[in-house]
Amino acid sequence: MKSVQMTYSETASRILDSAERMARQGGYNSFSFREIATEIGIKSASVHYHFANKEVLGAALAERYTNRFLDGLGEPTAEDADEMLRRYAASYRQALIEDGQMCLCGMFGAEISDLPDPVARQTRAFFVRNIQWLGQVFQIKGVEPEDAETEAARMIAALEGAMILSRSLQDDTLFDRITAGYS
Amino acid sequence: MKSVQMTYSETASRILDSAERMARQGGYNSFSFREIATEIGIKSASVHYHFANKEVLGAALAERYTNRFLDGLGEPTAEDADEMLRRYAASYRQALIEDGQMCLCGMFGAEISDLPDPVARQTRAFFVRNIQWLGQVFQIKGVEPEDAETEAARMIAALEGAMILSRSLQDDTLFDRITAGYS
DNA sequence: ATATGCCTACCTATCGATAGGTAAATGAAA
DNA sequence: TTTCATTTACCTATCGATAGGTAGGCATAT
Repeated sequence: MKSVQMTYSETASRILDSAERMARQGGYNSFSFREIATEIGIKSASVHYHFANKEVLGAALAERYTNRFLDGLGEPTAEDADEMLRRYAASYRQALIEDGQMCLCGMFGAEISDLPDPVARQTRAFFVRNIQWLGQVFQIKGVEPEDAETEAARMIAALEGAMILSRSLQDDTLFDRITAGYS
Repeated sequence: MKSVQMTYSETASRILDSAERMARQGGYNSFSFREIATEIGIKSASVHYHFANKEVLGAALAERYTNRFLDGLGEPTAEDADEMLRRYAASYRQALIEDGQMCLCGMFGAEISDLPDPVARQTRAFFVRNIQWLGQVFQIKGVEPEDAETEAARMIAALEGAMILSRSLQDDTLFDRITAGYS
């Protein structure tokens, strides 16, 4: 595939880890240079050394998240489409239930009209690439090519929505019940 | 029904209108006393006269939104369940496409773990009451009582998720395609 | 005369961001 | 192999802007 994989220094990675955790709880406005710096034991000015400003950090966050997410999925293989769908749903389930966090791009997507353009673009890229990935799987399953991406978007919407409801109502079993059709 | 309908003065209503519009674009951190005040032509200190602090304002926002949303639906009637489902989906569609805004409680729900408790409680109330309302409709449709609320949650999740994807990808038709099964 | 609804004037805390500097590592040239 | 230049990765100190919030004054309407 394409996607030149960006590599980050140890410190840059820890900045991203910290920011991602905060962003996946409260969105774009919930991570700050100061709080990240305090958490990883450096000064906020040093965070700016690694990421010039907040929109650069935010975009890097979304980009790394997207790459990691798709890498975790692997390429859609030509057989066992149902198993790929199950694995796709399971990756959302793990984020919510095991990691206790929301989907970063679900958060960013909700507030996208208030985000700096570079962050919004990377957020869109997450959904575009996920729809393409899932669309291929649905085609393998036999869905008509012109319907495959709609079906893909429908499944992603269901998973993102299930995360929000399950999280809001503090009921992990709700996610499983809502998404039962995909498992 | 219950729910003593809170009434607000002219100014308080305009404060809520302004805050709601901002919150439905960027979430809880995207509305501020200063910006609301500027927009409606008073001083920020005067906003505090109507709403003592931000969590009170945020909770009032979610409460008014929930009441207005459910009032708009009316009571689930004993017949024409399919029409009620269509109207339910249409109210999300209108918010997104005609008003150009997200669901307030969808936004709050995404960031719920970072919200002050009173706001989180009202946000949960939105989902609880909506699940109950839709659950009744699904029972009318013939869904088993023990499955009705799961089915309800599944539909709400689909609608909330469809809003996020459609908004993120700036494609209004995507919402309609994703939710085609409900129209 | 008392309550309402707004004001001026301020506070503290925090935001993202910048200027200017330092110590240590690295790499090339003499 | 020592010298010099540059880069890396941080620091202190501070900036202007904005956040939520408060005390107290001043009209207007009852």
